[in-house]
Amino acid sequence: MKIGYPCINTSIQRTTASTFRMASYSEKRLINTIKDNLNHLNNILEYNVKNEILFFRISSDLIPFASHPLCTFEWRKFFQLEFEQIGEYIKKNKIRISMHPDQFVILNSNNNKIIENSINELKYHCRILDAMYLDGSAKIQIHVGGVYGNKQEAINRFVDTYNKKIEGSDDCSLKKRLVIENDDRLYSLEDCLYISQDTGGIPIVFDCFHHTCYNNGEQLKSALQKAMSTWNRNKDGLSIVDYSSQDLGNGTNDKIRKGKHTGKINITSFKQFLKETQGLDFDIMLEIKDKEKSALKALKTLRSKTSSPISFTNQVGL
DNA sequence: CAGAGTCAAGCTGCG
DNA sequence: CGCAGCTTGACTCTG
Repeated sequence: MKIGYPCINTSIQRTTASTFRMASYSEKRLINTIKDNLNHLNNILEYNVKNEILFFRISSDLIPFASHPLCTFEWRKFFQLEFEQIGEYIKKNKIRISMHPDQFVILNSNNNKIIENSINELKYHCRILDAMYLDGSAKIQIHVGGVYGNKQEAINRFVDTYNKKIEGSDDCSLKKRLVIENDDRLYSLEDCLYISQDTGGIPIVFDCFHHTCYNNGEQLKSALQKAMSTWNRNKDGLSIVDYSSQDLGNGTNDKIRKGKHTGKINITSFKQFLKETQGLDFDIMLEIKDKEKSALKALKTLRSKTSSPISFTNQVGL
C-alpha cells in the first residue's frame, strides 16, 4: 500500500511560473516553462522519496497547450533525455505514478469534435508516461462524462468510443493506461462496473468519497472489492483508490456543496477507513487540499497501524 | 506592488 | 441565466 497526493507540493518553494496564457505563447516560453516544470517535478519526486511518499499524480499542466493545435513543438523529442532520467528515478525508487486529465476530457460527448479533442488530450498524457518508459501501472484516470438526458445512450457512447477509438499500439499505450473513476453525481460504481464489462475490463479507480455521495447501497468494503476485481495486478499494478472526505466548512457556512473536498485530512475518519478495509491492499491517492501535509500524516497513521499489535495486513511498500 | 480581472477546453445543479 | 465545482489558482494587467 502506497499513499500519494496530486500535482502540487506546497512545501517546495517555486520561483518560476508553471504555465502561461495563450496570448503569451511562444516556442521559447514553452521550452523554458517545460524545462522548469520538469526540474520542479524532479524536486517533488526527491522530496517524496526522502519522505517515503511513493505515489504521485503528475500535473496535466506539465506541458502547457500540449494538445492544442497551436503547439507543434516536438517536446517529447527535445526533452527525451530529461524524461528518461525522471523515469529511471521513478522506477529505481518504485514510485507509483498516475495522471488525471481535467474535466474537458469527455469520451461520451454527443459532439465528435469534443471526443477528438479529448482523445488528443489523452494521447498527450500517455506520451508523457511513455517518454518516461513507465509500465502499465502508470494510469490515466478520467470520469465517464456527461449524461445528456439519457444515461444508457451516454454509456453506450462511452463504450463505443473506447472500443473503436482508443489505441493500444506499442506507439501509444493509451488503452493499457486508461482507467475510469466513479463520480459524485452521474456515474456510480455500479455504472462503472457495467462499463468495465462492456469495454472488456477497463479498471475502475474507486473514489471512496464520491461513493459516499452517490451509491447503490453497497457497503464500503464490498464496493471496494468490486472495483478492485476490475484490476489485473500483473498488468495494472495495485488498484488505485481516491480518498478524501467532505469539507464541513468552518461552522459559519453550512452551504458547502456536497462533494467538495476537505482542506486537511481527518485522521479519525482515515483510521476508520483503514479499519473497514482491513485485509485489502491498494494504493491511496489523497485528494486533499493541503497535499503532502496530509500524505505525511496519513503515512504516519498507516505506519502506526501496521506496527501495532492489532495487526493490519496492509503494509507500507508492498 | 497589491489587488482585480481573466484564463483553451465541458457539463451539471444550484440559487 | 450565471456561476461554482471539478484533481489545482495562477497569470497579467491596472492603478
